[in-house]
Amino acid sequence: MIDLDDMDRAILRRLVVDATQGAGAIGRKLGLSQPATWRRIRRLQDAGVIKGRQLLLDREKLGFGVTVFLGVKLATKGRVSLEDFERAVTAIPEVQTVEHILGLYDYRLRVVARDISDFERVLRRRIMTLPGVGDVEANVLLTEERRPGPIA
Amino acid sequence: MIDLDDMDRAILRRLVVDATQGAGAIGRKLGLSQPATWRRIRRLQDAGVIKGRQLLLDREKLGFGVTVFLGVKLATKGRVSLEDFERAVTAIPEVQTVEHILGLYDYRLRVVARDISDFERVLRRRIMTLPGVGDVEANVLLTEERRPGPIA
DNA sequence: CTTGAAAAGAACTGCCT
DNA sequence: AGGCAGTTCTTTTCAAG
Repeated sequence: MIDLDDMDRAILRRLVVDATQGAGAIGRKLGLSQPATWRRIRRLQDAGVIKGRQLLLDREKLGFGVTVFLGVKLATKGRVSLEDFERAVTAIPEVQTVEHILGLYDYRLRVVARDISDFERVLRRRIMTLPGVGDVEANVLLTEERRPGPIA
Repeated sequence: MIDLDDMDRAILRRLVVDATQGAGAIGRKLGLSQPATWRRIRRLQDAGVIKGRQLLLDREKLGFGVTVFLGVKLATKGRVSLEDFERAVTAIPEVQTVEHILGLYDYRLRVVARDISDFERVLRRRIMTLPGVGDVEANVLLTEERRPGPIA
């Protein structure tokens, strides 16, 4: 865990909203010179606080109008079966996120599909055939809002 | 829905993995000139296929070691109560994602906290006091893997 | 930390195939 | 559609205060 000052936090707050901005643009808004801002961003990257920059895609415009969250309970939960499940599930292209969780279900999967019948195909041929799958619960995504989250 | 050719898809596939790369770097790998690649990326942005670039933060290194998914069932589900709930929940800084879903629960929230006792504070003072909240289910995140997802 | 300057690269434009 | 050449802007690095 790295300690950041207020300026680092201000930079992160700006960058989280729009990672397109460079050091120059952010520095101007915060009253900091371009090189100083650049060095701080560089430091945050080297420290691993900034893990990378991700492209946000509009899946609907790509023809994937359906997003479903699946809660998956494993029938057998040894170390091997967790690894087997994870290896198999990450090989399914329609699976966008694999979350190992603690609670009623063991895994939470974010699955995208072209439409409901395409989703049924993925569910029956890909998900239900995964090694060790027990109960499965599905939630269809209606709307989603992402927020910056806390920096400090 | 926009129709893309194989070159557009190849560009997106590269960009989704690492949005840091510019048009020049991607074009070189695909045997396309910098202006041609740039024009394609520009087109994808204008078409809305590319919604933006998001900074990926390591929440643990920022001191937020606990991520919890909450399934929230509303007690009353009129149009007004959905809007009231959404307005109130998006004002909580610890809430990173608000997903309106169809299924056993009405909403899924991604909540980050410093530790479990900090999470309890957020749950008791922020979440449970939200307007219209009924049942709440919690899942603690253990590990997470994000995949590029399908482009075509 | 700052400024200034130089080098490299990326973004953007116009023209031509 | 793609490539080439050129301009402008930003990024990145350096030196120096």
